[in-house]
Amino acid sequence: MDYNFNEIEAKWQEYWREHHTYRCSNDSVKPHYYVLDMFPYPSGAGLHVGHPLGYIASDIYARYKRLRGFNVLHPMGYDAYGLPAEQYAIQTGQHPAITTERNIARYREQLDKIGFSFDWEREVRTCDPDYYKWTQWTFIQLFNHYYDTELNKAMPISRLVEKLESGEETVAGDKEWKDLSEAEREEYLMHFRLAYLADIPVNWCPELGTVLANDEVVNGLSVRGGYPVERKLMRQWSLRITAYAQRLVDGLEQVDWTDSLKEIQRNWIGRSEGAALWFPLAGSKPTPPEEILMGQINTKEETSFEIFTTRPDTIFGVTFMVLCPEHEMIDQITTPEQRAAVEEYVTWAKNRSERERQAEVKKVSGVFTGAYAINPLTGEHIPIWVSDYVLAGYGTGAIMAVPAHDSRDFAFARHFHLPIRQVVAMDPSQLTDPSTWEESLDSKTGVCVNSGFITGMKVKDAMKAVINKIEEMGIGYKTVNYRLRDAIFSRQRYWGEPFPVYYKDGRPCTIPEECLPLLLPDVKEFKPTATGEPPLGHATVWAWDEVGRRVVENSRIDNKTVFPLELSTMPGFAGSSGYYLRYMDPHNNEAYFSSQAVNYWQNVDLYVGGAEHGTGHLIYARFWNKFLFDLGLSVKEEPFQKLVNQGMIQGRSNFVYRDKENTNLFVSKNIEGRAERTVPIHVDINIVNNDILDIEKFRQWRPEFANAQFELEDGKYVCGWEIEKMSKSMYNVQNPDDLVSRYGADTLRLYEMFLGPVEQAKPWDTNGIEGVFRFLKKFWKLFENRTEGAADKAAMKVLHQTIKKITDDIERFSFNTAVSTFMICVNDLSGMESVSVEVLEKLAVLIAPFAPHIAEELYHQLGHEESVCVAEWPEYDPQMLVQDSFTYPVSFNGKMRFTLELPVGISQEEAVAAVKADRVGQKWLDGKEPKRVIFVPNKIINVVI
RNA sequence: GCUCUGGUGGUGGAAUGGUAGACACGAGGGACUUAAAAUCCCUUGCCCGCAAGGGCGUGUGGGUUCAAGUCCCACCCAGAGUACCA
Repeated sequence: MDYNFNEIEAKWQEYWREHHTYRCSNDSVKPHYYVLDMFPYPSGAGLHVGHPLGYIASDIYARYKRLRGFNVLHPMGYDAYGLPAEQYAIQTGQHPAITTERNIARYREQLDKIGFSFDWEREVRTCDPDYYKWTQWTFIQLFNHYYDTELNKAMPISRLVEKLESGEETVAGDKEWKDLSEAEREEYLMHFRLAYLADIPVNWCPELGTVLANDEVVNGLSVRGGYPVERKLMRQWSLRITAYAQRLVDGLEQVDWTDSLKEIQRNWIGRSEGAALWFPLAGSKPTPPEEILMGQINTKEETSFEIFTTRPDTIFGVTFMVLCPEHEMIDQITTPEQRAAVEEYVTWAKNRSERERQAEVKKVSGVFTGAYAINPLTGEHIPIWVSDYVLAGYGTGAIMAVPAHDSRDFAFARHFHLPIRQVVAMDPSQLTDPSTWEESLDSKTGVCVNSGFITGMKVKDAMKAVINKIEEMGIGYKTVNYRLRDAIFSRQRYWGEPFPVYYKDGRPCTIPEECLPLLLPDVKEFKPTATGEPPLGHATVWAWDEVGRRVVENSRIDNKTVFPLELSTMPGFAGSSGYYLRYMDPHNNEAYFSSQAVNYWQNVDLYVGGAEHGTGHLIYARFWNKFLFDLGLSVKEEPFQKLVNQGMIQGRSNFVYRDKENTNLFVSKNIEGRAERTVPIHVDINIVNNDILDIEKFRQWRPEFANAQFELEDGKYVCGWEIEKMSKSMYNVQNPDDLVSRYGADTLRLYEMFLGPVEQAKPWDTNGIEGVFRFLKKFWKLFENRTEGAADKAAMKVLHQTIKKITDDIERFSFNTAVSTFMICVNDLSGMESVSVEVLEKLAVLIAPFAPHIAEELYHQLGHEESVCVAEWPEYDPQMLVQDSFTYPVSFNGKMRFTLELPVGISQEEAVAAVKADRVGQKWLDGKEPKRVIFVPNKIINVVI
């Protein structure tokens, strides 16, 4: 009987479904193990071969863990809210719920064909009200909590209110809590809530009609769609993720992730230590330097401003100050003579798009305000400038500029001919004139010069000395700044979770938790309204009735008991931030997940997904989890213990070469002079086999090629190739379904693993798939040629070597070498007369994680009634691997010359004697006595002469 | 610019300081077949040589070591991330 993969795969997929083979229980005496894939966004294009790569790897590991006796949680679901479905809805009028449903069905079909061991009974969809109920619930908790910097955790906002009422905590500013109006109190609390509403500069994308988070913008363009993004001040919901910045940095120590991903996260969080420092403004009457040095500085905002620096040691080198164009003091300090110029500059700078600004980073621009600040350590007057190289969102939006030791300040000083003063030197005895420098000296090593009381100190010591000094003077303090910004949480879109929020006199209130979920309303149109409101502005039943505790018609809004609901929806990362917890207990209607479930599963043991989520999802999910941890819901501070990034599968494009003159003529790749006279054109990889073009299919491919002429080589048309992104426009997309129908799912699974290390980016190339397919056919044949008799020694040895290697390889996620090991094993066994059932049934179990269908079929053919999925993983017997002899490589001066088979357990003396006795050994010794011999038992003999 | 990852045959890759190129593809040759497909066998890093054998060889240049693809230093190249972050 031939290996009929179609029949076998359909049969066992049906069996697994019927028998709920992959159903997993929360109640087990077995040890638990949680293997999770990053759930996909179900796009209209369906899966291509790149998507399943990680799923196959995690599936192998999940199946392996089950065979090792673990209760394995291995779920799958859909990140179903998102922009593409909505863009499609705007274009076609199709409701995103319908297209999403359709896309999910297609994904499911494709995933099922590959034979994954997901427990589909735990499926989670972010757009499902039973799920987003808990996303909304978490939002309410975030709204009702603040970050207590003393306890270092989130605490109920009611606690803060109590403290304010009791006077334990005081309100910043002149007023006291009891004197504040209701509205002022609410406004004040907004500065503490972990989900808060604020006027902040946001990334506004006019094309998409929405704001975007920082990680959704790259180079001033939206990640989705590539549309331009501008800065705009808008009132938006944000999550105070910055409160967790330090814990997000610290947590990286506890997890088993790659160094590169940890580094990406550290860079994104961007922790930097330095000092905050007040610079007083020079008034009409400059403060006498003695008074400044005595710390008599007014740190009131009208007369001074705060800067942040990582280089307090360079304070003696400050020659100007710079404010960002958004800085609130500009208006106040600008002198009448400079006012026109400053206003012009600020207007210009604010109206620049993010893209323009970033594209012209090298261009220096700025304007002098006419005002001066006083250097608190020297008493010097320092001009204050405005420039957009200082960013509003980082630090305090104001800097002290030290052009000699900061490359940006240096460029600015050169452009505007401002003085440059050296205060750090690598060698203080060899100072050069800074006006001759070509670049600044940014190094944090070296010694201070021209720096008052810190002159002669090393930079590191000087930093501490200056911080001590300013703290003593009461004009500054040591502090830490983060590059990480709070996450903007509003989207002016339809297809997302509605906020459980309504507005009373413009103040946000959350709807009662018992009333969740707040369902996404129906709308007629998915575009913004005529008045520029988000799509939910089209909803006619979108008001909250406080008395009836339900959503009612907008017409009933009276702002007494019926109020308007929030019109924005939540971003994509809302639903994907806590989904891994929901899988633990997906049908719970009373809670996000039960404490029993989370106490059993704890956190994700193995998370597999792309590194492109390093600055987005993986930060948000860690934040979300930490918040739930503070609430006592999740039980581990870090959600994902081990994380494996699967590498991107790149496309391998094929090209035909069209003659420049005769555009109907195509020249084969290796014909002389081809490069000069032709242009390469992408050709569909599905009509190319091993770089040979199928000419007939090419003529049918597109009408303009129907009468194509060819210049062939050896009767064939050879195509060129290149590695590019896998994309429709390059005709290099490989659909897994085609391969499954041609070779079967088991071949596809093995081949994707065989391609190379999981973590490595690699081009997709079907050229090798035949080899894997051949292997499975040989594997199948091995079982046809079986014997009931006892296994012979040679076969047992091959088996146990294979068990050992496969087990090791799976443990270290080296699936490509595992596949080679199976090939070697089958090649060895195929050379034997017949193979014992005893050996074969263990092989069937070994291969089950990789190729579950063929394993299941063969396992049953051997007479087993139960699924191979519940079999026991074979243990290797070290006794079987014991060798009588070892073939030593014999080296002379480190160069391998010949091999010598010697008994194991031989001594160095015996080994040397054997080398001396050997004919080839004698030749290399050339009559000399070895100076030294390195003998490593069962490894090597190295003779030094 | 900075950070990270990588650089090994025609190709994908293997080799946890100890025989570089496992395994597979492709290519060449052969068997079976009327023929094709499928299958099987042999060869396949480069150079010299009929062969035996020898020389060279893991981006480049140094170093450590009995021994380096692997460790250290410097540089070159490619890919990814990030970018006026004070």
